[in-house]
Amino acid sequence: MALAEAILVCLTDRPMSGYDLAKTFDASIGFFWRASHQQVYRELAKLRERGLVKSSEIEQSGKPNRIVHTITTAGKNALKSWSQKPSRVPSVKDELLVKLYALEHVDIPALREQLEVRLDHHRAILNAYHKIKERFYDGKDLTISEQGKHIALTMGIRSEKEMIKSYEEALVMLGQVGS
Amino acid sequence: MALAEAILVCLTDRPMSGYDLAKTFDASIGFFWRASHQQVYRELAKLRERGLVKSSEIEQSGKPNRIVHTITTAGKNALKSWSQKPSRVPSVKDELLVKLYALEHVDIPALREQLEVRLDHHRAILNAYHKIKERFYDGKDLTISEQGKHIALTMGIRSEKEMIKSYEEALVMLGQVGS
DNA sequence: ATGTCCATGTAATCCGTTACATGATTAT
DNA sequence: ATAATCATGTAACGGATTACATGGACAT
Repeated sequence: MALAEAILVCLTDRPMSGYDLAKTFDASIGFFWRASHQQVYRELAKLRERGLVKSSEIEQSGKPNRIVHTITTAGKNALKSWSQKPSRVPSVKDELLVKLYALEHVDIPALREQLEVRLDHHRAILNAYHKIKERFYDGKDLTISEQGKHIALTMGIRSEKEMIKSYEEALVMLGQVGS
Repeated sequence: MALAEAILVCLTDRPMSGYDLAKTFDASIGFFWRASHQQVYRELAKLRERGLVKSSEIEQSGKPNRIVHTITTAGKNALKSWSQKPSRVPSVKDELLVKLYALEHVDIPALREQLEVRLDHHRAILNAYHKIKERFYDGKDLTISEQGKHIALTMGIRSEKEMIKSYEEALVMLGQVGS
């Protein structure tokens, strides 16, 4: 289980509230590991029990109080030892590919439309990645931490580009089906 | 949830036992949707309750009896209407990318090794895909059903190739870190 | 008025993984 | 002998998703 570690990674950057973390899992680190706010809150409670983070409430006027979580030394050690364990291969689960695989039994116009939707999705992500790359990484002197993020981002860009080509090709091939 | 539908897709090809299905989810359709034998058995029980498959026991001597599942007309209709619903974007969860993202806090030699392991994994899959493509699809006249499988396989090949390049590039970039 | 953002969580259900369990046949 | 294959499942646990729940601030 790597949600715990992904949260710890975020907290190495700065102390954050559950809300901040939830937003982060919807962007930056969320490009590599998705999690909802419910998951984040539940996992934070467990991390606190295990002593890997400590939490303190900050008074706010006009807004609900923030509960801010900080990574502990034990938390940093946990991260290091997690990094030495083998990483699981992400398990493949893609309905669209199953539909293509089952071509004879599906509604082909509906499938084409789903492929277009998927294409738009990946184009939007690619665009977002490019902007982040230009803004934060291109032509800059990078710290080790930034170099890691840069490598991950570069891999993301490559994979998005390729998925776009791949869906475009699928649409072309679908156009030739039956002819 | 698409495990139910993935099972139905398999059963459009021919009636199968839970065991046969489990093996199928470890190969062919498993390239696009992974499932363990436990999941398959549990899901089959649900499909039977919903009337989407019917099951009949076949006597065998010397081996346990086979319980063979057949897709019903209701099952085929369920497949068609599923095919018209939007497909979810697979949710990204890759520990290796999280580790790269957290480069400053990880053990870099251990990470390099994990990248190598991942590379080998994708090379093996690419190899398997190529063999299936040559054996069943290249230079043949394909039915619609085969064309669908061919498109899915072509997408799989493209994505594996790209992942391989991507991990190779990551290793090169990792080699330059700190320098 | 309506909606979005900030900020926190609980509850129920479902899905996925790991482990347990059995037992004969066939190949090395 | 040992391991793999065929063939079926149950049980426990943990992770993920969906829905429910509250409530003020601020913008349109």
